[in-house]
Amino acid sequence: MIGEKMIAQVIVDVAAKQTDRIFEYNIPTALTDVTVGSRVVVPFGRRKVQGFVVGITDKTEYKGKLKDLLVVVDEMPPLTPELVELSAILAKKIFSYRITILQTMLPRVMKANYRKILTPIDKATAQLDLFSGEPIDLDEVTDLKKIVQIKKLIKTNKAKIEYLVENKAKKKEEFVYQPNLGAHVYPEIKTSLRKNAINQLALITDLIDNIASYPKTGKELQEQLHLNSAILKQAVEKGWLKRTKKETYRDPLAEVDTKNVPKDIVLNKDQENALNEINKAITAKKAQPFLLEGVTGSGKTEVYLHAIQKALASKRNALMLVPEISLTPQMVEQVKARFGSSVAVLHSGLSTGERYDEWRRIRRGEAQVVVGARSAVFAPLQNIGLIIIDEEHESSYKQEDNPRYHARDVALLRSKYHNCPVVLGSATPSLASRARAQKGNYQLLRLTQRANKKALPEVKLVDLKHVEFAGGQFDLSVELVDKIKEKIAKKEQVILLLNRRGFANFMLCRSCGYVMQCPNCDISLTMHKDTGMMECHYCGHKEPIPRKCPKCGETKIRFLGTGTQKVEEELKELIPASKILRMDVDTTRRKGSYKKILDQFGEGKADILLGTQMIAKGLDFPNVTLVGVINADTSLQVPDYNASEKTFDLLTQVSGRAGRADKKGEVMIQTYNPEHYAIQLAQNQDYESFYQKEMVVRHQGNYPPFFYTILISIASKNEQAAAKFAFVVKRKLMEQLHAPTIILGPTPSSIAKIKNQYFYQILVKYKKEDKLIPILHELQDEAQKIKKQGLNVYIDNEPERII
DNA sequence: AGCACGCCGACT
DNA sequence: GTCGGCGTGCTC
Repeated sequence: MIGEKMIAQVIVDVAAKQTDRIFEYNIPTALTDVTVGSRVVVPFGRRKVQGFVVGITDKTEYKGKLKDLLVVVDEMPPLTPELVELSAILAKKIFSYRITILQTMLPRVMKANYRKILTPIDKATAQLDLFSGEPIDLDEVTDLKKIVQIKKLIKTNKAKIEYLVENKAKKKEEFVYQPNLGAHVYPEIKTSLRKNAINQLALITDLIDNIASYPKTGKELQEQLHLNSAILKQAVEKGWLKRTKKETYRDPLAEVDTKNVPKDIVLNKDQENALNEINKAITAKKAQPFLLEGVTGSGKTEVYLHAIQKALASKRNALMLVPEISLTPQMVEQVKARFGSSVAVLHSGLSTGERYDEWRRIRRGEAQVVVGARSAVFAPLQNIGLIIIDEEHESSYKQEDNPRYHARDVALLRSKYHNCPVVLGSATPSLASRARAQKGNYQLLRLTQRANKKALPEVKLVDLKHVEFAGGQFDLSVELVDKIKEKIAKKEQVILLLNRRGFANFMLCRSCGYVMQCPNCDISLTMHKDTGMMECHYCGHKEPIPRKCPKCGETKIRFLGTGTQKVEEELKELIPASKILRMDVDTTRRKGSYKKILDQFGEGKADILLGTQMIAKGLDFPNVTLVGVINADTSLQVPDYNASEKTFDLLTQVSGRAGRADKKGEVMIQTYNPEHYAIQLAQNQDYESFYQKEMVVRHQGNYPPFFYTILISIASKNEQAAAKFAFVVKRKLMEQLHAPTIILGPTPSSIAKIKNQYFYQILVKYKKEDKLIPILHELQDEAQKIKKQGLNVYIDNEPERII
């Protein structure tokens, strides 16, 4: 190829329908390291933008004159050819721009910063007060007079705009020192030193005695020899030491304690069988999806860890996804204890710097095992031999905003590329996955016994329609309160679930019936007693708690709909001696507070852990013998087709928190719907019956997994405009799609207004519809045009939530 | 998405 | 006459 003109195909960093395609550039001969996956800077119109090379070619269809690539940003291309290819496949599937997907594959710091700088052309201009010696950042100029002046300068050709592309990513570097002279020279230096040069003496002595331990970092030298940086600087100047820069990594696992984790656990028969099947697929390099269905406590994690071991033993790497919420130190410790420094962790708790460093370790092949939340599915791991998705039913694997990808789908695509198995694990698999296992698309593996041989906890339903309440409120039954007291007396611990934060759900005036609403959203304001505010959980609007009705002025106002804060207060009154930890979004907002609360509970510093659904998953506290669900109905009342599934999952998962060690566990579920099948079957932890029953319901309702779904949302501040355009879209769909396809809506979404925008939705349910994808891409085209009129269109392929 | 070009109404 | 409002079209 030498001597031939090479051309780079680039996806530019301009997220728009019109620019969502390849632009071609000449590769100047000076740039030798341009390959597929390179991050580059290119001229684009008048500007410079970042872009990614997705192809290299030697011929072009382009009629104009190609421009040259300007810069290759990184020494190593950040994207692998696999990820470049994956971005193209995904873009078509999820109605997202390719550049948006490429950017989500990379750490946030790799997104470019753009600046416009005004620079004077002649000396006289440079002397103007405006510049005061410095170039001007045009994005920061707000003074109108200055803007006028600047425009004039540009027009008269006295100043010009320079477009800059900045790289935010900063590598952490430290200084490394090594001997600069032969070993025999240092004793000579030692004798020539003045007696009071204690620090220099210490350094030279160390160089004589421990020369083999060099090179040392500045930090090490300073700590070991109690030196300061001035001494090191001198030593370099005198030629004793040579100083170089070395890149280091910020290590998020530095504090993780790995001592107390058991390393070798004997698998039971079920686990052994499952592992064998997975291992076979690893060895055979087969892109086989497995559904690992196992009751809570059946030891799925052990199977994962053994399978990872197998992958590593076969000289291949492993990727393990867990829901953000269960990416607890407990979990990380387990993995780290097995695989040590070959583990990299990616999750939202890391600082951007830590995240970047972990990511680079993976990219360079320095990590063999990656554990992370949703976005870790894009980890630049090569030679993957195994992908694990724990708690595969979790809806957090679906990203709720653009790009709306599902980590499970991405994992399946990657497994095909790498020819490796995917293990989807859950106690309550998603109906979609379970159905695929039924059809034989996935291989079903079952763990039927709890690893510790303990019986599942006994679950009791408390029918709130016929029950005596404690303490004059209508939240806690006497039965539940008595049980809590009994456990506390035995020095055992209790977990209480209430899937609603705040103090009270809404404020009602008994005099005029007024309910206090959010001015921006179509939803009632939640009362937060601790902050003294009425808060909107959708847009964050806050206002003080009223003392009288804002409408009629009467003081007969009531706060209804119990949240975690209120239950906390009631419990303190009913069981004054109890110590309660509350865990919800409000108490875990600060970094590290999540871990802090769990640590306190684990150390037995509290009797009751009261929280929203974030306490339902994955927690493992041996002393917890009672789990109470204060209201099982909250998640049933959601108007989503999968409300039953979510309820069943939540109840089953939270029940699994009870009795994880030697002590027997008990669960009490309070509900107004004790006859509902999701609740009944959760009582028996009977996933199989739930699956059968729910499949019938879904079949009757023409819902997934029998139909594919696409949700089109149209939002605008102008309600009529949103509704009108929604009907236009519907008409278009009706004209072009054929009979078995079902088009529902448009209807206002169940919360019709969020952040001052009205939402109208159309749900398309289809089995086979070739035209749909092109039609939706057309719609996306149109969406961009009408965006200026304040109309937003969102397309969600396989939505998890239909609000 | 930006940015420029161009066309039209409203001002020094 | 010029300024600046926004609609339209292009970026290798």
